[in-house]
Amino acid sequence: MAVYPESAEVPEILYAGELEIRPDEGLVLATGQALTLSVREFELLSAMARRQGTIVTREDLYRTVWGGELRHGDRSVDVYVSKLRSKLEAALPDRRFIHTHPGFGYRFQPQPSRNVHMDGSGA
Amino acid sequence: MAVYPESAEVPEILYAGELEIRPDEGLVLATGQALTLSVREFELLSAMARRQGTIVTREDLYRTVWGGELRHGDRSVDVYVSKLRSKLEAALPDRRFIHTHPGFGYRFQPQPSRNVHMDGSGA
DNA sequence: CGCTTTTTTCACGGATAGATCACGAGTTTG
DNA sequence: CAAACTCGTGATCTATCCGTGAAAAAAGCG
Repeated sequence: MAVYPESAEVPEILYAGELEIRPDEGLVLATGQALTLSVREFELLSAMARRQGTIVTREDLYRTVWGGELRHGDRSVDVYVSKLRSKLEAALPDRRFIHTHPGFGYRFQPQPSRNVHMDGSGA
Repeated sequence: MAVYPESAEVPEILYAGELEIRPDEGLVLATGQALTLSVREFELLSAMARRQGTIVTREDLYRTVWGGELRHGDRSVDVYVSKLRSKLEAALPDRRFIHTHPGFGYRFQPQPSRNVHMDGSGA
């Protein structure tokens, strides 16, 4: 199948929590199960995952995923972040990936949003 | 290994105790964990951290973060120092960063928790 | 101490920024 | 050709930010 040029590119695979992203393949696995993402959703996820742990501005994301400059008032990034969150949460309810930093941008990082702490009150 | 072109600035990173501040990115890490600060909070923290160990006046901080002159009776700096302290303490309860010097201003410096001040109260 | 000055914190309202929904046009698929 | 899907926009709703005024607390001082 895939034959890599002399520069010997290794297939890129990104990991984040129980997520596995294969940018070359267009595939995302959540705990081994494949997610169905649209092209935009996938590109956005890949772009964020490549910069895990850092804050990325909307302008930056738009340039990377859409190409060209983000026009003032364009909400595309926000909307696709929302769609992405929705699908990620459906797949992995107990984990948050995309964090908003108001005034700065978004940060992608798997975080145990609120791990069920064991209180003694349980029946 | 990132190599920066001549024209590019080396990313500024400030350290203070278990705090890591990345002014260019808008990111603050406390023991590796990201804090969520507002723009003002972040700018104020950066401004103080750049002058670690020195006393900085309110006028000075206002000029740097807000721009323009601090008007008589304006308590913005105090209020944002308070907000900042609150978030820092939530993240790092055992460490004090912002110290008040009444009549002079504020000093930013990480101080060990085992701050057993030697007063003469002993028997 | 008791009083004055300085600092800290809270609560509020207007402003800004972000999240989400619904829709229409365009595409893809079968 | 029809059904299903994608994409981006506009509109609405929600969350967060920011600076102010005032009360509470702390510090300074005689």
